Amino acid sequence: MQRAAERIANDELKRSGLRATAPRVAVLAALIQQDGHSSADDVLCLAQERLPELNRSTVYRTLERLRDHRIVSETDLGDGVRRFEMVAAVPHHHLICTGCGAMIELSDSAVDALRREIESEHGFRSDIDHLAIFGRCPHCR
Amino acid sequence: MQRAAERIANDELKRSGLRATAPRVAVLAALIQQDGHSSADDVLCLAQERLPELNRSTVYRTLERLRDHRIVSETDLGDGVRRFEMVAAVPHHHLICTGCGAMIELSDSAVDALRREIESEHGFRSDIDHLAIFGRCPHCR
DNA sequence: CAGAATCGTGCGAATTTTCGCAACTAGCCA
DNA sequence: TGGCTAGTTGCGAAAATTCGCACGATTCTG
Repeated sequence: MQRAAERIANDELKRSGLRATAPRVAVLAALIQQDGHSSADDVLCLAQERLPELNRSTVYRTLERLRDHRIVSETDLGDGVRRFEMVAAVPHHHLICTGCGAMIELSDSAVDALRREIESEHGFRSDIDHLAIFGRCPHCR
Repeated sequence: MQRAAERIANDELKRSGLRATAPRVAVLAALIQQDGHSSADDVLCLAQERLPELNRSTVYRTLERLRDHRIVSETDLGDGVRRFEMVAAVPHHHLICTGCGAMIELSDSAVDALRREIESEHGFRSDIDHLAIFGRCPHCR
């Protein structure tokens, strides 16, 4: 399983023109294996099983790099910890209720209208991969 | 000038049903005076001129509280520091270019369509006061 | 292939943000 | 009044994140 994740990670890095160094493969493979909203610490722990000398700073730097290349998305879900995950084939977003904490999945189509409007209005190509929108769900109004 | 800011801060707090304690007034007044994207540290420094014993934790807690009550908005502009400011009468948003760092102002009308779609689709009332959208400006494509 | 320039990393320190706790306050109710 | 309760704060420590630096690796150039 780790092997498969590492191979995918390797391919993904090269496809984006990044050097597939051991730390990067380990970080991205961990992210693939965890397959959810991982914290930097989650990533560090898992990746260190493969690469014990891996440093925390490197994890942060790598995640930042991967984010810039849009391989992973970064989201603040409102607990004071940032979360990272692979950019999904079909992007999705979250509505987070500040009352009860419920998390509702939001499809990308609604967001896509905004994306297009920004493009035609400002010529700006926006990278909205994984939005976290806070507010109130129907029950907590 | 501080006096005016303090009075406004006081009113704003009471209007939202929050206790208008000295630390809160100082924090909010500082935010009003700085009138831009202030970091927590900016706020602390200015507020301490009036209330020297004010603690850093209190600033963070107060900003969080004010955010929850939608008196201030919190935005991550991409330098690793969060920024806070009063929620404007007319909300606005920013397009931030990851190439050159340019910041383009985005009116709320585009975002409002998304807000309405989310409301009708999910019955979710979203608090999108001050979005920071990253991407590429026309020059940096 | 040598040398130069760039990139990536570990390390440790600095900075930013959160947390737990004990003391203090304000409001409430008997 | 007097005490109960919830809310707020300062303090210090912990946790999360960023930064500067020096070293080694990779790429580039001629």
